[in-house]
Amino acid sequence: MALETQTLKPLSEDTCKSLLYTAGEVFAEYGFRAATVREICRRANVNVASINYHFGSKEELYAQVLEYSFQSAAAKYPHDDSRTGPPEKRLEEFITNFMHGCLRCGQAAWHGKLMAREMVDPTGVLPRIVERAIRPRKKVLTGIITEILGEGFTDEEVERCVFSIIGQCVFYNHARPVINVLSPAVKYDEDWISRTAGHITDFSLAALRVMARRKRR
Amino acid sequence: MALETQTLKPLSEDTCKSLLYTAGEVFAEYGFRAATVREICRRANVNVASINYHFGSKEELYAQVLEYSFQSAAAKYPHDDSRTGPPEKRLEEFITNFMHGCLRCGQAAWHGKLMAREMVDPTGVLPRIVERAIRPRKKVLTGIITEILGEGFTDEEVERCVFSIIGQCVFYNHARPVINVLSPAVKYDEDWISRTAGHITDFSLAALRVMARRKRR
Amino acid sequence: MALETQTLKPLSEDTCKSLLYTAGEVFAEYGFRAATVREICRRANVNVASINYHFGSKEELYAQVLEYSFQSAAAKYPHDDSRTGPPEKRLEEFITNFMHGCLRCGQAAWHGKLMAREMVDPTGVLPRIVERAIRPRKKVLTGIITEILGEGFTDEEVERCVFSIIGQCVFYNHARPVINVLSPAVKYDEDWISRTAGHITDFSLAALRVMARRKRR
Amino acid sequence: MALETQTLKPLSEDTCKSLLYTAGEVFAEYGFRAATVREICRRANVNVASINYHFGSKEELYAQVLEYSFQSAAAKYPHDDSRTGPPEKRLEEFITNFMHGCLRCGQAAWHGKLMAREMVDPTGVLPRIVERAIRPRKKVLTGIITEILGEGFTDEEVERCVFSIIGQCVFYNHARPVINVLSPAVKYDEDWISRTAGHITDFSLAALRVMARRKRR
DNA sequence: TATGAATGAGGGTTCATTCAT
DNA sequence: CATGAATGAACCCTCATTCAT
Repeated sequence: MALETQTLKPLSEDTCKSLLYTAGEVFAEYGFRAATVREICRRANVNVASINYHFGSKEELYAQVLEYSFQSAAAKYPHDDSRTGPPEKRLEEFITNFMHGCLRCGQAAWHGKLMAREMVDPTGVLPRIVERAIRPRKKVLTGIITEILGEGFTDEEVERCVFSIIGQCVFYNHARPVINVLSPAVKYDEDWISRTAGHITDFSLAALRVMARRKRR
Repeated sequence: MALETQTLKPLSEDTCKSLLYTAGEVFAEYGFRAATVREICRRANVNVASINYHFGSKEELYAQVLEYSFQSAAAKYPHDDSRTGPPEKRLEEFITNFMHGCLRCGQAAWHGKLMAREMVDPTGVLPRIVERAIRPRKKVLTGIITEILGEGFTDEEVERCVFSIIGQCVFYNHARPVINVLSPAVKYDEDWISRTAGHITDFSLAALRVMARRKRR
Repeated sequence: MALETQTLKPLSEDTCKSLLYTAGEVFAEYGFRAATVREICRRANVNVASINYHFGSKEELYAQVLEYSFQSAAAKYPHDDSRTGPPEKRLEEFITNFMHGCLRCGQAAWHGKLMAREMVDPTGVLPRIVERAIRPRKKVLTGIITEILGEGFTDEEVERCVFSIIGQCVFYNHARPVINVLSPAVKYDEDWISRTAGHITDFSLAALRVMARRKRR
Repeated sequence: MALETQTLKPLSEDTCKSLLYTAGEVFAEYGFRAATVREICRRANVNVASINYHFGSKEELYAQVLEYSFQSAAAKYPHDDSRTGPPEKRLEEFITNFMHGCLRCGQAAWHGKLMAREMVDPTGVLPRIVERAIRPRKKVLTGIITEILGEGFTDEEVERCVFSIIGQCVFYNHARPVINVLSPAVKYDEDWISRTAGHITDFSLAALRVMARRKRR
């Protein structure tokens, strides 16, 4: 019985992990303000004072949740520039990976939601996230696009193309509630994500190729 | 009639307008939940009970702020379906108007912020906004794109193109804080908005034309 | 049109009467605290400032409503001692009149409710009401009962009988909400009131006669 | 078990009991609406948030106060149907217990006031109270009266007798402020309550017996 | 004389945080 | 180490009342 009690009531480390994960869910669901420590602790089956005990405050918990979130995302979808092969193929992989990373459901479905919230309503954590998670990815995508476009484009022009592609992807994440109202049929399942990534790839590749061709003339 | 209205309730209208505008600022700055009626009333130099007197509740004030925001944006950058002319020209106008409406600075600069917040963290007002402001615009854009693409496309395919274009536009609004960190040079002024709208138009028209040509074969 | 406006917006006196009557309804329905001046003015179709303008305050309005209420009740069901005839007959009349006065429905249904509220939650007006409306009636009933009981009873004994009879009557007024839950079939219409008054008369007369017989032995 | 409960949450229980008792006083004094949680907490020397912490809402506190009040009254003056003996004796016991329960002074003197308020100005709790406390008592009294009356009476006739008896009892509770003005000599002490209960018993028994005798003929 | 917009005090409730245990 | 009862500030909202018109 004593042992069982120990298993039921996890050690400090487990409590922290559990809180971190549960808080991610709740913050993603309700946002930082609307999420309550009581709800987080209730779902994590820990005492309401645990958050202040382990993390000091609700805000610090939120910061650590974001940190954990993008570390975990980076671990799952690494963005190394070393890949070889035709840039068109790599663009397709990038878009597919990106969209699955943003919109994936099931476990850790809240990473994308947290990111979207943080972008619209940034806290002090945003700059760190940009440098460690976003800028490296942008660099990879910029490389791919530069390869497709060929020479003769300014940095600004390339960046606009990068934003055009990223914008198409994150739209489904940012505007999810609106899309749910506009087109309730959209289901956001694995298959739909793949097909949508395919469309974005086709759309963007077509545009990039036209731009490249024009410049060459 | 205008005079009569002014004589009938001059103070009330001023207070209402003042509250509406101030509330727009505060809601944009803090979000619906975090914004407090006290702060709004303090900035508007009115009593804390004024909001409930004039609008019934914080939520109804928020709804009317969004309504006002949309009407104001639509009045400044109208987009009606009755326009004639080549669809490419109309697409350019749509994108330019849309981006100026979202990102415009100066007076009512908070329109875009409000929309971004509402999309990511929707309140009960979202369905109303979708039906009254978003769905009509989507219909206009769908018409233009259908004309460009020609026949042979499913509704789903057309909708994906619509979302690709809208996604490029709203990205600059949603991800504004991120872009500010990524590329601090971007200034979001009138000229920059026009040039960016131009890029999105070129990018999208290129893609659409390729898709149209492929289908015709 | 000007004349019509005058008829629509009644003169000061009419406004007062209207407020008095409407306030009686609302106070009876909700109680002094729960009743709001806005609701009263809304029902009376007058400005919300009218109550303070005509009566000075909500409390003073309430006092005048009570005054008006028991004056009106006294006018409708006079309690003069001069009636002749057998005391049993006069007891029956008293009980019937009393119950109809308390429970009568339709116009002025709120007199009884107001009284019940004032008894349980007395304001400063209660003593005046007791002296001018209740004590005279009690004196009449005491006279009837004394006649039925005959000699040999202390004032305290007679008063207990008075309270036994009044208690039976006002119970249906005071406990109305409870009775509605206990026995929803009870309808409180004119016929039911008459039959209930009949029962109370029979019940009480039987008791009084037994008491009188015992004492005579 | 009792010890364990005490060790588990000693403070909570004290605070709850204290709140329950203080709330009873304040609710009796001002009524549910007019009583404020701030006043209750001030008198109980606890934080203003305690009521919502321990009871969830002002209304639930009120419900539990009524519950507690009834249980306490029932515990002190029990009236169960299992008693044997002549119905006349049981009627006397019922009336005596009922009146002591309603009018008892000293500790929990507010029980009667609470009941009177709830009957005249019912809250949402009334149905609960009726089913759990009032209807069972009514059933007991109905049984006693049926036994005294004998056969041949309709349910409606019996119910009228029940209400005649209860009406006599609760009158002293409901009309207490009026009686204080009418007959300031009445002191509502234990002795007076007993003698008044005796009168009501005599008065009612006499009436019931006459009714029974008439029917038998 | 009468209005209705505006007021400010106070209502119940929520919540992150604290502290004795 | 961990708990959960208790806290107090702040929340939105209601309301009788006031005052310029």
